[in-house]
Amino acid sequence: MSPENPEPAKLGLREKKKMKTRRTLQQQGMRLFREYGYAATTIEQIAEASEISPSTFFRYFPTKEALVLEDNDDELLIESFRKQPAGISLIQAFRAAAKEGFAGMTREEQTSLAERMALTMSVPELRAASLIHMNDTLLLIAELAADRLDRPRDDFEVMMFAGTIMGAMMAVQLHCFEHPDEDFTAVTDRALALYEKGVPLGTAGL
Amino acid sequence: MSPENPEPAKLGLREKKKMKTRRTLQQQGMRLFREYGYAATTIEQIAEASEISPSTFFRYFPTKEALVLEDNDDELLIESFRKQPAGISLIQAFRAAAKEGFAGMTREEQTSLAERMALTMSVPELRAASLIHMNDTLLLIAELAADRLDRPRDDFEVMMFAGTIMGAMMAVQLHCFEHPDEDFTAVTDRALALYEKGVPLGTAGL
DNA sequence: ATATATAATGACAGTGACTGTCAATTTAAA
DNA sequence: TTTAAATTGACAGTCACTGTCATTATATAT
Repeated sequence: MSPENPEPAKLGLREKKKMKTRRTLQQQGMRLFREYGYAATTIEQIAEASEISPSTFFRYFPTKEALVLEDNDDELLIESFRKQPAGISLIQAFRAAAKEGFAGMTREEQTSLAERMALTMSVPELRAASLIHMNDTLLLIAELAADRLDRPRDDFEVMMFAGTIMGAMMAVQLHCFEHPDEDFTAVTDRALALYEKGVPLGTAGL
Repeated sequence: MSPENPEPAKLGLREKKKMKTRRTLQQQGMRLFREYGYAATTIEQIAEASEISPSTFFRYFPTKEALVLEDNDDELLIESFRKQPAGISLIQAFRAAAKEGFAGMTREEQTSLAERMALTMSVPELRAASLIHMNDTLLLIAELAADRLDRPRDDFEVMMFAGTIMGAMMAVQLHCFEHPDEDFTAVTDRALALYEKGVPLGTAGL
């Protein structure tokens, strides 16, 4: 490839402008969505507000949805998960990784995430794209878990474990959507704590 | 509403024609998808093959996706679930309901379901719509479970239970997609049996 | 500093799903 | 047979998204 930047800030003028345009598009997009609604806002309007041509929009984001959904949470999660000690169980490791992932975000990132998540839950188009992403994340978790346990990638129990986690995340999102006052990270941890105790299946009166 | 038909077959000419058109659209659609691919097949072509106008298509199906995804599995599941005796646990009841639901299908329906599911898994557009439906089903399961346990509709543990089930179903679908030789109903039961034993969380080396 | 390669952009012309309206036709009910 | 209602098709329009091409901006080599 190219000589990777060994240090962070070492970008040419080109890269810098591109990053600026990206941010502008996302900010203007979110502003317009807030103001006029997601469906009512056209890509032409976002492009105009960002002072680029409509065609250029698609060189930055493959779809209108990506403007809202793009994030690098997965990478953070992977990193955190891999760092977890071997002594603890899968769920414990996953719970800890999630906690660390959230903790590593700035206040601003957390606010943005919350707003984008709320929008995602209320726009079917976005919810669909988000769920596809969760589907992919399921496979990712299965991979991480299999590696950790030294089991094959398509181990059935491992797949079910990953499914359990993603199902929990779906339920957490729905819960948070219905209870906007509760903190997403807290609810997530609460859910994972529940699973850590092995609860919501045959025990506890269920 | 209107005087509900107390017996099955009691449809006017109108209803009969509509049902026939629906079936024709689905059959011709699936045939064209099989032959030319989902994306490559336009609604105009489906309409022409079904001998109706393109505008009429949307009076039968709200979207192109609905042509593939429409089913009444949920109703069957609800019915079966409600009939389960009170003595067994949630999972046991759910597992039994799922089993009965599958058993109640004709061979033809099972074949059709399998084909539509395979198509769904391989077309992002369809997968997205299918996942949205699963999201809704999660809420439905939560409702059923809450009723059964006499708990509030938004009980946190109940939501997590429902999430667990739907996560398992996601994992089952992915597994079946990667192992086309295995039977979907069998894999589903295998997964639920696993949960019935309370496995894939803290126990069994996970 | 100048020339040259490369990357980014904008203008343009499409495609196809989906929406809305309206008049014509078909079926059901009186 | 008349009347009301449902179904349909034709049509025009919107918008996300794709592909192509010439133009412009940036980076690199001389």
